Amino acid sequence: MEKPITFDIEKKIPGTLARAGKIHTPHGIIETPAFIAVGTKASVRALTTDMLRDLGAQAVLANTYHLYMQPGEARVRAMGGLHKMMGWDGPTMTDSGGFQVFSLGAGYGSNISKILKDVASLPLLKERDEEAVKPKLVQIDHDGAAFKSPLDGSIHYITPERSIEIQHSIGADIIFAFDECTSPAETRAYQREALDRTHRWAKRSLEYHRSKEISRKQGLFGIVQGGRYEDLRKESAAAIAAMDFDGFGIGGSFDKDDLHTAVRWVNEILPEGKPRHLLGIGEPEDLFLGVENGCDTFDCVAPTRLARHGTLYTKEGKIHIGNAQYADDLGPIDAGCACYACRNYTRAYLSHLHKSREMLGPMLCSIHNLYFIVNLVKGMRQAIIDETFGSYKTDFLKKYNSQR
RNA sequence: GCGCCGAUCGUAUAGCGGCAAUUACACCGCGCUGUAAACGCGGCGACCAUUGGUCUACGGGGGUUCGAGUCCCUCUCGGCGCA
Repeated sequence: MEKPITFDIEKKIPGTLARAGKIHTPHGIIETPAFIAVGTKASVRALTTDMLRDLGAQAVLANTYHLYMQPGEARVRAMGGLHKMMGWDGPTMTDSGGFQVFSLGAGYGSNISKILKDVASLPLLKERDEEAVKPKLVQIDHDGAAFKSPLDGSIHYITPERSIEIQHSIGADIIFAFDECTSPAETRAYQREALDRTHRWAKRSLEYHRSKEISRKQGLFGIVQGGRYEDLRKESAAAIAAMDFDGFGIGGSFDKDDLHTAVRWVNEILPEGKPRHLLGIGEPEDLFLGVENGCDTFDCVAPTRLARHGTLYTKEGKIHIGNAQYADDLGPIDAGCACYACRNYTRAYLSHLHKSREMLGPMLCSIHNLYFIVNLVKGMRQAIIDETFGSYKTDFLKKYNSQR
């Protein structure tokens, strides 16, 4: 049977896990490594699909939970599915809603992100105090997760089967198994428990998917979890690798300092011939580490969210366009950048748009940031092919960190 | 000329005897990693300081009071009304 998703490796870097390749999907090819734009509600915020194409984006990742809540899977289907609905005929993915188990659960109302920057600053929950960690909008049990809609308070119970069913309605080329993304603050005991659950859910996701005809048109990726623990990560990689997924996602919480190690543990175990997506990772330094350690695709809200909030990537590091020093700066955001915003506008103008809250501000800033990240990863791909990855990385990071 | 009302941090405001004094905007800075996020947090009289302290401040001057942005008198300026 023809598989919906296939993957060719074009070139590898000896001694590392890095590779350049091509993911073939029903809506075209993703040349990897690649950064996938996040378009949660079938919209990459502030950007039209023409802008996305022009800045070089190859694919878009939308979200099952959000589209299920609004406008609802029936309407997505009525609009002809994700591609048609949003006017994007390139490759697409949908996240399963597993991230919302974390972001609307343990992460809700706290400022804990899935990346732990400073272990010491965040004492692990000694015991899982149900009151202290009680999710505000999510209740997890062995069978699935109950979400309370922030829109109208209604309760929605999502099981692995349900997540896949919704993703079938949405119709992305690549869909993900329903998993539990855990908080980095959880105890090892809880990570263990959640991991077993994620593995059971992975199996159920896969079985449900394969039972449907549509699995010929949509590829399903299984998700590796395991938090920051080596044994759990390896165990998870082995368990997920053993199932017949079309590719893999690496999810969950990481320690900023050893994200690359965690990714390596996993990718040394995952089969080489299938694509690997590092979920939710997207700062420049992390992308290099991800690529070097065998990841093919990435997605992250950082470029678009930071853009809307006024933080812009430059080759010399990030700048906040709202800072007083840019109000009279007549240079482009990033000297030498070929994006639409840099070709046509000054920092002073972007600063003005930001401060006056004009809609054009988030738009131009999003174009720039996405262009920056998408092309940074494209550069990595080219560097792998050209066998110059090492110097590409060193040169970039040296400059990027020079202002700090 | 008479009467009434008003004057508080850049702007607009709150304040009705215990106040360095509310809120919003502006201003300054920080944060954001599978989007709860065009959002959130902090600062915004001065000088010291470890919790904290000292000084100067609610149009000017005077008074009542242990204590006044708050009450009284008066002046200045502004608004409205009547002459």
